[in-house]
Amino acid sequence: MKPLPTIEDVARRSGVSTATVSRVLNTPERVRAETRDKVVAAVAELGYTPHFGGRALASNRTNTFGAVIPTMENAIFARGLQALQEALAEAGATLLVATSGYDPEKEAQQVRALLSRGVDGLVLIGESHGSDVYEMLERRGMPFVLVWTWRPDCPYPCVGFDNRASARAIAEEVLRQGHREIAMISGISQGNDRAEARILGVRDALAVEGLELRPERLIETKYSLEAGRKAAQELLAETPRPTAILCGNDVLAAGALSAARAVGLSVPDDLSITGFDNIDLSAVVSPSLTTVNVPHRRMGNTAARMLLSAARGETADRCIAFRTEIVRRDSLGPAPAN
Amino acid sequence: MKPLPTIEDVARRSGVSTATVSRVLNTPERVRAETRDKVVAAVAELGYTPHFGGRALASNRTNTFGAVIPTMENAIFARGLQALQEALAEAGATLLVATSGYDPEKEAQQVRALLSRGVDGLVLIGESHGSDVYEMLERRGMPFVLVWTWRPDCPYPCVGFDNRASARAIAEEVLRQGHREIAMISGISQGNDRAEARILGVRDALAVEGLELRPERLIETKYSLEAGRKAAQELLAETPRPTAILCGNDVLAAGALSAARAVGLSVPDDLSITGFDNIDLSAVVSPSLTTVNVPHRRMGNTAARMLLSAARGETADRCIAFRTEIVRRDSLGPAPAN
DNA sequence: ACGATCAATGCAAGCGCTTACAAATTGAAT
DNA sequence: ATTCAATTTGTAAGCGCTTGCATTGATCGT
Repeated sequence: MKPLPTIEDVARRSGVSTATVSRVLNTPERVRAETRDKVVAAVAELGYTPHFGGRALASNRTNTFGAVIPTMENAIFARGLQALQEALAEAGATLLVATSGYDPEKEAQQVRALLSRGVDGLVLIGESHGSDVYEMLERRGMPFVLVWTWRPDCPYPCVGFDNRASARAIAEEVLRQGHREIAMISGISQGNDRAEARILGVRDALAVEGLELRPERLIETKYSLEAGRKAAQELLAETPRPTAILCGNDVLAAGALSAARAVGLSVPDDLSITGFDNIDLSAVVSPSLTTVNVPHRRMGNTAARMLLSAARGETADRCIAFRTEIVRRDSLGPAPAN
Repeated sequence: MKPLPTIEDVARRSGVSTATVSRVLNTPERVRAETRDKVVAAVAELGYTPHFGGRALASNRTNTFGAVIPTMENAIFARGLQALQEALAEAGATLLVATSGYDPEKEAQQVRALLSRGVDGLVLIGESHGSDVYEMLERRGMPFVLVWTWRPDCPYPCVGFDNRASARAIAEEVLRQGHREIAMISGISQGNDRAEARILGVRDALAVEGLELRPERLIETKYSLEAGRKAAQELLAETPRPTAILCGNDVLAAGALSAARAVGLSVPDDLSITGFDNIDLSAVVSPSLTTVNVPHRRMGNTAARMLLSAARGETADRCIAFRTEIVRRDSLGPAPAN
C-alpha cells in the first residue's frame, strides 16, 4: 500500500510552494502560465489527486451534493436523478445518493450522514420531512431544494409539478370516458405528500361530478408490482366492480394490469387502468398505460442549477413548477355499457 | 450559518479531553462508563456530528465504499446495489455510487474521483476495465471486487455468475423447443465482458447443433427499450424470419416484445423471445418473459462482505460464483410448424 | 504497606489542504 | 534610474480529528 503523493510532493517536484500548487488546482488563472505548466506536469507524472478530506477540512467546501430518495428499487426517480447527476457533474460537482425506504427516521439519519460528509447542498423528495430534518438544514444554512413537488405557496424552495392538479386532470379524463365506478390504488399517503396530493386530486375531480371515492375503493399500499397486483385483485373482487382503476404510479398500474389479466378481464374493454409518472415501463406493458408525464429530467436539471447557485452564495429561493401532460395510450377506454 | 459544534466543544462541555471524546465515538469500550455517559450526553445536547473530512484526514479511513456502475437508467443493477448498500449500512459503512455510462474513460475518471474521496474499497461491474483503472487500484492496494461476472480462472476477486454458461443454458432451452432460425439482440459487446460472454454462450449452444449465429442475425445495440424495439424490427424484416430472438437482457427483450406486437406477431406462437437478468419488468410484460434469473441480492451481499473484510485487512481474494436458473414463463414456446 | 501492573485519560503531533498575509518580482510611468 | 502599483509567489496558521506516548490512579500480589 504505497502512500499517495501529497501536495507537498508535487510542490517539491515542481520547485514551487504548496500554496502555488493549490492555486494551480483551484484558481489557475492566478498563476503565471509558465509556473502552471511545471505544476501540471508534476501532477501528471506523480498521478496526484488531491486528498478529499484535507480539502474539505481546509476549505469547508466539498463540491458535493446529496440526494435522499425513498428507494432505488423502482424506476420512479431514476431518470430525474440521472439528470441531476449529469448536471452536477458538468459543473464539476458530485452527487451522493442515499435512500430512506420511505421511513422518516431513516431519512433524518441519512440527511445527518450527508451533512457530516460536508455536502454543499441537498435534494429531498417531496415536502413531508421530519421537523428535525428541516431544523438541521436551517440551523446551518444548508442550501436545499425539494423536488417532485409543488403547490401554491410552498414554503421551501422546490422544483416540481402540481401533483394534485395533475391527478385531477387524469381523473377528469377518466370521467370524460364515462366511467362512474372508480377506484384508486395509491402509495401510502402517510408522510408522502405526493401520494396524498394525488388522492386529493382524484377526489377533486370526482366531487365535480358529485361522486366520491369511498374508502373501500381506495387502497393504499407500498409501491411495488406485487402490491399493485394484490390491491387490484381486491378491488376487482367487489361488486359492483369498478370500471376504472386510477393508480398512484405506473408501477402500481403495471401490477394492476397483471391482476386484470389474471382474472380474465380485458383492458381497456372491461376495465380501464391509468398510471402516473410515465416511466419507461408504462410504454412496454401491454396494453400500454395511459399515464401522466412528469418532467423527470427537467426537475433534475433545474434542481442542480438551483443548488449550484445557492452553494455559490447567490440567493434564489424560488419555487418552480413544470407542467405535466396526460399521455394517452391504450389502457384507458370508454366505460363499458352496462 | 452557525458554525457546527466540533469535538472540542463536546470535550469542553463534558469536561474531558478531545482524545476521550474521540475514543467514546470510535472505541467506546476503552472508556469508563461514567465518562462515556457524560460525553454521550454532551454529544446529544450539542447535536454534534463528527466532521467527515477531519476524520478521514486523521485516520485515513472513511468507512465508505464506492461502486461504479454503467447506468442507473435501467433497473439491471438496482436490486444488487440495494443489497450491497443495505449490507454495508448494517456494518455502519456508506456506499457511494457513480455511473460511467458504459464509457471506459468516464469510468476511470469516476474511479479516480472515488479514490480521492478516500473510499476504503470499490465495487466494479464486470471484468473489462481500463488498464489505468487496475493500475490505480493495485498501486495503492485498494480492495476491490468485480461483480456480475465470473469465469474459470478469473484473475481478480469477483462475485458473480458464469454469463457464458447461463446464456448457453437458455439457448439450449430454445433449441430444445425446436427453434432453428435464431437471432440475438445483445448489448454492445465492446468493453462489456458480460455481453460478450452471453454472445459466446449462445454460439456455444448453437455450435452443438451445427448452427451458427450469422452476423445479420446478431444486433448489438445499447440497452434500452427503444433500442430493443428497433433491433427486433430489423430482425423481423428479414427472410427467413427468425422464430426465436434471444436477448442480452430483459430490457431489450421487452423492447423486442413490443416490436413483435407492432407487426402483429403473436408471442410465443409466431415468435419466441427470451430475456436475461430476471428484473421485475420481466414478470409484468405480456407475455411474461422467459429469462435467466441472476442472484442480484446475493451478489450485492457477498460483495459487501468481501469488501468489509478486505478493508479490515483480512485477505480473502476469492472468486465466488453463484448458480443461475432459467425462469420459464410465457414468451418462449415451441417453434411454429412451417 | 509497597512497588508492579493495568486501565483510563490527557497531551500534542500531525493528517493534506487552503488562504490570509507578507514578500518578492515585474512592468510601467515618471 | 526610480517609484509605485499590480501581479505572482511564499510563509505559516489553522481546519477537526485520531492516536502514540506519557501520565495518573486504582488494583493487586506478596
